[in-house]
Amino acid sequence: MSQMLLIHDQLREMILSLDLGPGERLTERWLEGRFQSSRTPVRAALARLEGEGLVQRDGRNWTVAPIDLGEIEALAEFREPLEVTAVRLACARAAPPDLDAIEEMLNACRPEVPREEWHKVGTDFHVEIARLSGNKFLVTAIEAVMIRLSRARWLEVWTESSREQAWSEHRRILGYIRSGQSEEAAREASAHVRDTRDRLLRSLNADRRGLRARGFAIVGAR
Amino acid sequence: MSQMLLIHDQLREMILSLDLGPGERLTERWLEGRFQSSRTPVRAALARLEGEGLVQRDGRNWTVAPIDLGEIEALAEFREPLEVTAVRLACARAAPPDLDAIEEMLNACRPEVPREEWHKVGTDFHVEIARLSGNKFLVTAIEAVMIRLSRARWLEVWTESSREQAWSEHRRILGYIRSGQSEEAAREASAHVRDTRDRLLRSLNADRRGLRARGFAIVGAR
DNA sequence: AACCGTTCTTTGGTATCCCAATTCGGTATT
DNA sequence: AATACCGAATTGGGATACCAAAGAACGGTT
Repeated sequence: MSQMLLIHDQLREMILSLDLGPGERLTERWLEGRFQSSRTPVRAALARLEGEGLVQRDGRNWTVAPIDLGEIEALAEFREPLEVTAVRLACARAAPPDLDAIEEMLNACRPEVPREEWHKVGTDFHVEIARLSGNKFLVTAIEAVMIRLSRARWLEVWTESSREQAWSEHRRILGYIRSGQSEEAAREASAHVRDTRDRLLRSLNADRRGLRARGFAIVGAR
Repeated sequence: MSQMLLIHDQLREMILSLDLGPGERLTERWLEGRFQSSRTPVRAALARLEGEGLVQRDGRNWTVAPIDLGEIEALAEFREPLEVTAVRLACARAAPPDLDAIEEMLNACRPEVPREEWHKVGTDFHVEIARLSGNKFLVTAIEAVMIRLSRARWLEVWTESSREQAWSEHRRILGYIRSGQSEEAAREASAHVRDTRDRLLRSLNADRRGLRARGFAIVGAR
């Protein structure tokens, strides 16, 4: 695998795991030292991450993208029709074995499994549904959305009840797809997107002070 | 402006205007000569264009993305909910002066204006409506879709009647937004996306042989 | 002590160089 | 004549060198 992709993946992991704080300054030369490489692949990786919205230019400098509450609202607004469309198409095109695989994924999340696993499955569920739609643009767009939401979802305080609610929504969506009830599936997906938005914003607003104290740039209204 | 952006814009123009044929091979070293620069900004520009879907990797090589009929179908499927959402939000958020500006844009397209202008306005109409939605992700996504459709739209044979149909659909959408009839606007936007898809596919299929003869890679079913 | 200007450092942008891998020709062998 | 094999040339990936501009540090002036 090329260095560029290695650096891209590692740097993305560092950003998503908040190893690099939102708003933090990045210099190409620090990264070149950090990854024991030259600036060429570092630059290529930064260009990609910029496209994914995880890194941005601040004047001539690079910074880790801040967590933006306004962006989370906008993302939900953007995401809702995408999820609805994906779910509708999946109803028409998905085969039962595909649905079994996704259900298995959900079932693997028992209370004792680590948080990372829950986080990953919570992302993959939506991407895999999109994949069943058979439309690559839906897949790419939903992947992009989930990446942009990833840090907020990571910071979210998962109570037993919120966790339970998210998973039961996932299961309901899957159930409706399985029985081909596309309108019900669409309504449920739509509600799930809004619920998720509300949970994220509530949680981030509650912790805002503490997160700022950790040096994280949290911007946006409300 | 940085060289990278200059190269990016020029190369994009060359691709969209079919100056570089779909499927054509690109080498970094040819581009470096063509733009009198070094490979560094050429590479950055290629990376961007890859993200926009205008250039792709073919093994280790770069090629101009072929025109893919399957992709045009998938784009329409993806685009429809986006346009519908943009139009609905625009109904709620747009101010009359904004709508006047867009209408003026449409009016500027009289039969005698050059084809380039029609092409540009046909793109900008959708982007500007998206802008009125106030959601930057919708704007970006619709821009991306229009860029990917651009060459197909350029190759389309614009008959007087098809041109007239597209513009009257645009005007109807705008009219419904102006009067706040969001459901009618949404239905109209939805129909417009499907009409456009059908026109593009019909036209490309009819010319397929001729386009292939010009050395253009046209791929995809039907 | 505050402010301005100069200088020196740091940074990203660009050019160039090197390398490994792949491709394409040509040649020799069957 | 077909094919297998070897080498030269080309290509993209990476490393390094150089530059100009932005910024910080410092010193001198008021």
